[in-house]
Amino acid sequence: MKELDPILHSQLRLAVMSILMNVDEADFVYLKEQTESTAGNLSVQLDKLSAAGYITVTKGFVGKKTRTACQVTEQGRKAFEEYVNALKSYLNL
Amino acid sequence: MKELDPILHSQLRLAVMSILMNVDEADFVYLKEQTESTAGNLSVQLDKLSAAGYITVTKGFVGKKTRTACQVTEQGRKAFEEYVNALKSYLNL
DNA sequence: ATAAAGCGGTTTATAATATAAACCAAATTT
DNA sequence: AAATTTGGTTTATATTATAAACCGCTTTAT
Repeated sequence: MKELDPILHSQLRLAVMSILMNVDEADFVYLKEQTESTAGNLSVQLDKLSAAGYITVTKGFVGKKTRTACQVTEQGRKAFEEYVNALKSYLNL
Repeated sequence: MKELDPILHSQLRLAVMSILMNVDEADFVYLKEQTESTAGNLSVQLDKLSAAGYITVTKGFVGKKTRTACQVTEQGRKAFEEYVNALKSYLNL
């Protein structure tokens, strides 16, 4: 049985990646809304994805307000696809 | 975003369920081989699946040796299918 | 017959993970 | 200018996964 990448095998991290796979970039507030997570949890999980090299996190400003934008990296994209493949063998899809 | 049933969202428990979905029944030793898990871990995870009502665990004998057989329940089957559906929304399958 | 090794597990301790609660600085509203 | 909101981070706690230690029984070797 294939291993399931533990970085992706987490509900919130998977949800974030799932969004980022379809959307070019998304900011903290948007991800929080879509995933219905708490800010703290999201912050931690974004760090992990970032530390794994699966996403980049860019802090900037919109007017006077901070804005944290996230994008999936090529490495993240690949990892996501491999995760999907591994899962398929469990789910018989 | 749909919730992912935490009982199934665990590599080893998912692997076990995946096997049981295709096989009518499987015993402890077989599951241990197929999943390449340690006996302790498998024992704990079978208990959780059983406590959740997703599998039944039947202890018997083959000759003088004990044999622990597992089968997926109707409830387990349903939960597995719902889990697959929920996951699909994350993976865009 | 007895000690040692193996089989089929369970229980318990530990490490890792996920999650929420508490907190913080800057901006906005009252 | 005090209170509230926004956009987060840090830290503490609960949950989970995992492995290590153990247990009773059986088989094998001495």
